[in-house]
Amino acid sequence: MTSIKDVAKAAGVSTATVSRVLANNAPIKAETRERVLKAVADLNYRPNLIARSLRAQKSAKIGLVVSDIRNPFFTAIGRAVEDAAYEQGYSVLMCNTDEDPAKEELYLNLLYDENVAGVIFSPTHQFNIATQTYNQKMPFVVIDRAIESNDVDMVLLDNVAAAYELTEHLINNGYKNLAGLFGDASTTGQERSRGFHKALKDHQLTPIAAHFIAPRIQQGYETTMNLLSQPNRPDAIFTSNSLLTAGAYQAARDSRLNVPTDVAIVGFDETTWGALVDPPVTVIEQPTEEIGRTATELLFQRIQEPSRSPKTVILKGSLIARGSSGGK
Amino acid sequence: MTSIKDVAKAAGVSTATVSRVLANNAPIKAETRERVLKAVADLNYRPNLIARSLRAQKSAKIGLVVSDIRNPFFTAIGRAVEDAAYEQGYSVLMCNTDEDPAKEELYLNLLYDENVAGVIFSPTHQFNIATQTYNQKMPFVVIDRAIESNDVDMVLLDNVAAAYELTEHLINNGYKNLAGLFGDASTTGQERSRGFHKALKDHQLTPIAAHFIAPRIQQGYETTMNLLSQPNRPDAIFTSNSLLTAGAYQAARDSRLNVPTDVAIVGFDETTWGALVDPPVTVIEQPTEEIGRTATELLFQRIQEPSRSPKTVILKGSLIARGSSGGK
DNA sequence: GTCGGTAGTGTAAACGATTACATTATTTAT
DNA sequence: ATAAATAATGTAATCGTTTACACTACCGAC
Repeated sequence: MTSIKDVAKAAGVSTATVSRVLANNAPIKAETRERVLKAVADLNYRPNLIARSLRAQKSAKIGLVVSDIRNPFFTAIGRAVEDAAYEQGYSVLMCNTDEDPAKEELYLNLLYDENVAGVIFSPTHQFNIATQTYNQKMPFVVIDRAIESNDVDMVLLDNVAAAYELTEHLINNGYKNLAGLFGDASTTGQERSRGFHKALKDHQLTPIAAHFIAPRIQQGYETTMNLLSQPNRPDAIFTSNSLLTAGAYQAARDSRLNVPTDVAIVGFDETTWGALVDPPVTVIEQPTEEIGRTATELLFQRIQEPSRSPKTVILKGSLIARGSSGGK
Repeated sequence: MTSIKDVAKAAGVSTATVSRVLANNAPIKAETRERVLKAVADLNYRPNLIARSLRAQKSAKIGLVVSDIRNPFFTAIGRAVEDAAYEQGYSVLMCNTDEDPAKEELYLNLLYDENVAGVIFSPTHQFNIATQTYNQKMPFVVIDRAIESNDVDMVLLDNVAAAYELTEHLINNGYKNLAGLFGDASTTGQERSRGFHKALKDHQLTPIAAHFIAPRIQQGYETTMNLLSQPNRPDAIFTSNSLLTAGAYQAARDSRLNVPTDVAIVGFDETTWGALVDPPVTVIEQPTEEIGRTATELLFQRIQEPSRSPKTVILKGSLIARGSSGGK
């Protein structure tokens, strides 16, 4: 492998000079610079990132820790983060926790050991910032799920407001017997549940049911099947994430009920299939691109100025009203 | 930061001994081992992976380079690779090329510079193994898209056979005027096109149309809209990937044609929405889990034995016949 | 003309591990 | 009892960079 020594020799300078030319962080005579750059090009030299990282105690990598990359929401976030990082010359290490706190800790440690410049992550329910040893050592930005701490940057959705809007949309369209399905793995489910209940209360309605379940298609399907086979079945199903939405939608279909006249289905997150099914499904769309970008920008800000006071950015979801809640 | 020196001091041994205990690669007296492990635990020591990687010239990371993580096929692969790597104590660096050869090269270089143990990737159309400088230096396994080289490990689908089966399924169900939409960004599109044409020929049929287009929902939509508005419109649309399928499906809907009696829609890759739309869509399902696992295993084999003769594993897709091709 | 400042470069010490080589202690073989 | 082998550990070189410190050369100010 060609190292900085080879370049130095070829250019007739010291390794320090080569390093300075490449890092651009010191005055160098123009003529020397050219000689060095020529040697770099001739030898096709690329600096060893590992050595650089060891010496400089930092790297041009950031970590992204999410619960499941197969969830389209996180996929979109991942893509946005990667693009934003790429523009700054950073690359992204992506990790799945599976909502498992042990895996989460393992990956956070790993990222720390890898000398990442910072981490963007959506914590599991059990994550406790206080018990973590690295919390002071590694800049990070929390996304999607609030944690109880006011000295960490966060990028969140206004979940209560979004759920309120979605619920009110149902009510306005004539639905009165609502049931809610909420993911039990994160704070977002809880917040969305709050907005759901608040909207109902404000309209003098009581929910038929509200279940906290594992955020899986299968769970959404089974719970909805149960709900729809009861004598006092709901006329609208509110779901708090796209996997539950898919399950609920399938259940409505399999129950041979008409959507939206027999039962409405609404949920969170725009997906490939949301507009493709018939009727298309009403959702709150999260600004994934913006969430990813903002998180990345906040992270870079914190990396540059670690003492900056923490910011929480709250973004708004937007209601995409479609056929699945079109009224009776 | 606590380093190996601190541990050595605390345990009253040399750094070499600590390293040996941790790497488990030399005889150590049981009593010494315990002292060291106690010191490690007391100090909460974790080895610095960067330093280890620099010295040992290798790391416990593998790279995964795909064209777009938002494609559910690659997401599933990514997840499978990550799980398989995790079991071996490896972590995964995931990169998007966007089908851009420049980005592809950049990432391959980056991974090389990061000292990854190996790379799994789906090459862009333009990728030329011969021009790459690292081809000998870094083990890799190609997935999804064949390249013309017989000294590299590959995990592929039998695309011709799968496309043949899917096409024949259409023919058997009474469709005679088929049109094909194929992705133009990879060899898979070409291979699937071959199977498509072969099946038609074997049944004495000629295709209405066969288009190579960008593998995007939008392109699939537009092309299908065009096809369906022609006087001699096809009675079946064959698509070579799930994004095209989504576009075609939407177009059929918007053309106010009945699926499957007016027009059948079939494609590749099982998705969340495939079973959710009405009628559900007939697809060839790829064994993503198996592809990811196999690729990871091949990679580990090659890492351990770089001179092993290369293997190409060809997996079979399985036809999931559903309503969208149910006959006229 | 001397002094202080800065531009331009080199020397060598880090960074934190692994490991070749050297050394001593302990078995085992004869 | 002694040589040979092996176990157990230490010393120091090494991986490829960055960077603190030292040095020279030149410039402008007094």
